[in-house]
This record gives sequence, C-alpha cells and structure tokens, in this order.
Amino acid sequence: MAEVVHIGKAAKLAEVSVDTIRFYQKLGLIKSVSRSAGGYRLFDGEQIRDLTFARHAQELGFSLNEVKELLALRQKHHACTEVQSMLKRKVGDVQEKINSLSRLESELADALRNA
Amino acid sequence: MAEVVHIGKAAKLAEVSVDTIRFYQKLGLIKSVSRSAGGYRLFDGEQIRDLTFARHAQELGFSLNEVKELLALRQKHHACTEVQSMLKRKVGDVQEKINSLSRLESELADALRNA
DNA sequence: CGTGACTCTGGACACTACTCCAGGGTTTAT
DNA sequence: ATAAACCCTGGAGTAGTGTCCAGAGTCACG
Repeated sequence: MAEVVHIGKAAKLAEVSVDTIRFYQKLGLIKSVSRSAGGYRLFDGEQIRDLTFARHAQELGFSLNEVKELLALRQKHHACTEVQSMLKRKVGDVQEKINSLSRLESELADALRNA
Repeated sequence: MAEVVHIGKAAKLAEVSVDTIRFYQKLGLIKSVSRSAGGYRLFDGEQIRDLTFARHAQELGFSLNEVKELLALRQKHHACTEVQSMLKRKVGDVQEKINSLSRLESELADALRNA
C-alpha cells in the first residue's frame, strides 16, 4: 500500500495529466507538495482527492479560480462569517445553474417530442 | 417599432458586445445577416433571440461549437433520426450535468451546515 | 451639407487552460 | 552498475473565446 505516490501515479489516479498537475500546482490550486530527496513530488490520498475534485468541478464549468476557492472552502474550518457567505454564494450559483439547465433540458425535450 | 436594428442596438438587446456578435458571425453561429446599402449588418427579432440564447447556453458551459449545434437544432425541422439522436444526446448531457451539480450542491450545503 | 455617432474590415493582443518539448537528474529492476 | 522508466525546470506552442485598434466609410439630425 503506497502511502505516497509520484506524479505519474497521481495523474492516473486522479485522471488528469502530469502536466496538468504541475500547472495546477503553479496556480496554487493544490498546496505545496512534499518532495523526495531527489526532488520528486510526493502525493498522498488527500491530494489525489483534491485533484479529482478539481477535475470534476472544472468539468462542471467552474473556472480554475473558482475551483481554487471551492477547494479552500472544503479544507478550511468554516468558522468565520466571511467563509460562510462565500459558501452560500456558491450554493446559490450552483442552484441557479441547475435551474437554467433544467429549463434548457425541457426546451430540448420539447423539440425532441415535436420531431 | 424598429423591425431591424444595427449591430450596436442588437448588442444591447442581446447583452453581448458588438465584437462578440461579429465574432459569432465569423464562426457561423448566427446565419449571414442582411446588410444595408452601405454595408451595415441588419438584425431582426429572431437573430436577437438567437444571440441571447447563445449567450445563455454559453454561460451554462456549452462550447461555442455546441451552441452552434443547439441553435441549429432549434431552427431545423427535426425530421431525421440523426437530428433526433443528437437531441437525445444533448438532453442526456444536460441531465448528467444537473446531477453532478446537485451532488456538488449538497456537498457545499453540508459544509455550510457544519460551519 | 456638415458633424458626430455609428459601423466596416483586418489584424494584433489578451486571457484561460492546457500541452509539448529539450536537456538533464532520479529511481528502480535486474 | 547499468538501462529503462520516470521526473525535474523553464519556456514555447496551441485552442478557444473574446477584445481592441486603426483607418476608412455610412447614417441621422439640425
């Protein structure tokens, strides 16, 4: 059971590319990883989960900046009201997106019925 | 009641920029518009609706290529099975996106509850 | 008719989110 | 110990989606 993995394995586990991981790290999306004696990045389970989450959120249409916020929210202890209001805003964003997509879905479904 | 408008008015009505309209036209998102004697683009109500639709769909995370398909689907008479299967696929895409967003929403809502 | 607001084209520039080297060091399996 | 496989950095290149600008023509109002 590997506790930590190198970047190639991490990439496979999170289903992103090696380059993408390095790019995300440069942007500060994932926190600074530890390194082996020879300078290799070492990833643990939590970091793999973060990368996977990032990929999902990104696929859902969040920008990398937003993904960064979301990741921060997941990790922080959500004590202060500032973080709470940010979370509320995100939830609102997501609900709005769901509503719009639902409307689009019925519009397309209508088109399909009338085909 | 203006039947047709120039690009500036169209941009305001559809809430996109003038440059964006020209860009969308270059990509073939909107069909070739008619022109005034002097070469000015002329937009009617349907084209304004298409532009507005394009903006919405684009905000929902569809690429401009997908938006182009969606616009085509709205306009065509949906007779052939090819068009129907494309529509079905789009509806599936949208439903999947809604599901993923719902999951994300509850995750964020949980975080909010535990704040 | 003149003048200011608007529009035209073509092309350069910007920003996001990657993707792909080259040249060189590290790990690992044998 | 050595070769294959892997990883490092820095930087260039790409695709998608615009945005801005110069130089020139058009439109609308008084």
